[in-house]
Amino acid sequence: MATETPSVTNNFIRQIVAADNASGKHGGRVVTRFPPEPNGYLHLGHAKSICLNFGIAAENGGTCNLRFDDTNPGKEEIEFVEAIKTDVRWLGFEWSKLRHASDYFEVFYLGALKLIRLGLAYVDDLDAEQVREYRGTLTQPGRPSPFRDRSVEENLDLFQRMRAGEFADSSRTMRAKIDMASGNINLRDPAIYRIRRVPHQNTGDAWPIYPMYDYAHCVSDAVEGITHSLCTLEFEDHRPLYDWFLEELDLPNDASLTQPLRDAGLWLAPNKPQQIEFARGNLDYTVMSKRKLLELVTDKLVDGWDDPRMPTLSGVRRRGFTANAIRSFWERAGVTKQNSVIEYGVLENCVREDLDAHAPRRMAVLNPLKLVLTNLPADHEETLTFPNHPKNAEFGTRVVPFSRELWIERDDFMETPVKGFHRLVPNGEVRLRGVGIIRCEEVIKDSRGAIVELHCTLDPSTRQGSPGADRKVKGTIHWVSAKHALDAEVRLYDRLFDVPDPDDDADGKTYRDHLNPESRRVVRGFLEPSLQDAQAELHFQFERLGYFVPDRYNHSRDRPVFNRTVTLRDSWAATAQ
RNA sequence: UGGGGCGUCGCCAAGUGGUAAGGCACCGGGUUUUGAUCCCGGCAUUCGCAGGUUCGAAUCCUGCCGCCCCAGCCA
Repeated sequence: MATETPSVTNNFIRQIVAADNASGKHGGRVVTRFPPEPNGYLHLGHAKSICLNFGIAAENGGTCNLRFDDTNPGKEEIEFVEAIKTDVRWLGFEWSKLRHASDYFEVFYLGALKLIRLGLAYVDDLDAEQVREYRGTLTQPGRPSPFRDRSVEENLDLFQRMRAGEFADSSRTMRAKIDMASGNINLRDPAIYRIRRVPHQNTGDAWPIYPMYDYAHCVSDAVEGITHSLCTLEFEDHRPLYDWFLEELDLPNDASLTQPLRDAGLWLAPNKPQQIEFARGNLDYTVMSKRKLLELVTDKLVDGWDDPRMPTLSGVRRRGFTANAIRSFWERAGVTKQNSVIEYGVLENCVREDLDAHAPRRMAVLNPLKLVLTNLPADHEETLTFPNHPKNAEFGTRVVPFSRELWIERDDFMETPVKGFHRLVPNGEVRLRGVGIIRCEEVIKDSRGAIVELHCTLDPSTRQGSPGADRKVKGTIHWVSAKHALDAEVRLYDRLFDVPDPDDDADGKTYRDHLNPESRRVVRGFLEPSLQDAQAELHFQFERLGYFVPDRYNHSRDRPVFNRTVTLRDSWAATAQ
């Protein structure tokens, strides 16, 4: 495969890592991680984080772990962890270590005990609503919980009993004792453990209590020796907490906390990682929030997580987008702290760029009109040899059957042409791709006046290979031999939403009101017979139409099904409209 | 009104005191048996605004303005 060397743009994270390497801050190591919660499928936004984390590690000779952030059972499922692994690999990355935050539950527990002994955490009996009242507001400080000053002994006893499963769900929480008056609300004694007596996808019913993200994430990072913990902007406010836990726990110098990992045979080199925040990647004409994607699936607004219209990795893969294109897209988009929305066209362009170089060409007619070459014998039949790629001979050639009756695209004929139209018109000439120049002699219509057939003549002196073949005509159209055509189902996909920002419901509308009714059209297509042997996920360009891929689930030799990945750029259609 | 961030071309984005990279889009022109691809050229006297420092500022200072995030026992 051609190894593209995408132009790499400098970004602030690359700079930080380079500076750390130079100063020896982390002993010259670079260890990152991609930490999804297994509560849904990965989407294009995750791909940015994946490319960033695995990319930064690779660029610096470091490693990157895949870690499932599974601290909230009930929302998380095995199906999702498997799908995530598949998608990360498909994108082209391989993790150094595969971990679950739940692998560290024992460490979290030991750490919580330590915080209690340090007088930095307490068990609170307030219920959720009371906690909210005590927390204050954005502008008013919070008040201490009446349980805030329990003794270390009482806290230890209560917390151990929480762990033993003695208390009902949500009846108590364990909280960090920080600052109820902090301007940063995350520091107003955040909960670090809650009681949830539900089975966990990885640990079963071993635990009745589960740690919160803020506590679990930093400890997980430290315990895996992560050097740079990359996350999105909304966690900026959480960084003080991230640092606070690690400072107080002091994992690198407290072997007692990490003994369970050694016992379990998990590699360990505690580190004090640095959290760095970057802006999420947003695209117009789609939605990227897990809640909305989940709703689209569960409410059957699409056909599943891997519906080709979905921005999920499994969706765009099925649609025909390539991992190459997605990686190059995020490299182009860059990494900054600015919230931004990238035009969908940029992604499509990356897809076209990759496919133009790698997809063999074929001919297919999706909106057929019969064309008869009247000066050919009724039984005329021959095979023509076509190159599979116009610029790369390594793609080889294929044979295409040619005969007297063909299918052409209805759009390639206009009885009364508009200005600028240079395809087929009555008494006009056009080149039949790979064949020669034809002239339209007669337009056949049915009783209602609808065009049903075109009678044309082929100029033998212009046949491919003969001296007259280079005669210039304004247009070239593609075709498929009617007698030999492969009948196929072709799914024409377009953007899922009809407005750039489906989240915008200023007028009371929701994203559901902006679903594009034309996002999928299914047509019957006539394909050149060589497509009979197309393998799932091998991309093709149907000349003059776009890039197509056999559907990875529904396509078969007997019942061909192709998905349109993206159209070709069409400056004619753009100017004609 | 508290805290944390961000404002460079239509959309992304380099730039880190020395006189505004690049990509996408767009507009011209060339090649072309895909109105595709490819190639060439054009496209910010100006960096949210206003002052100030400096020989010199997108880069430093001050003040405004705008946008985003935070009040889950979600991540």
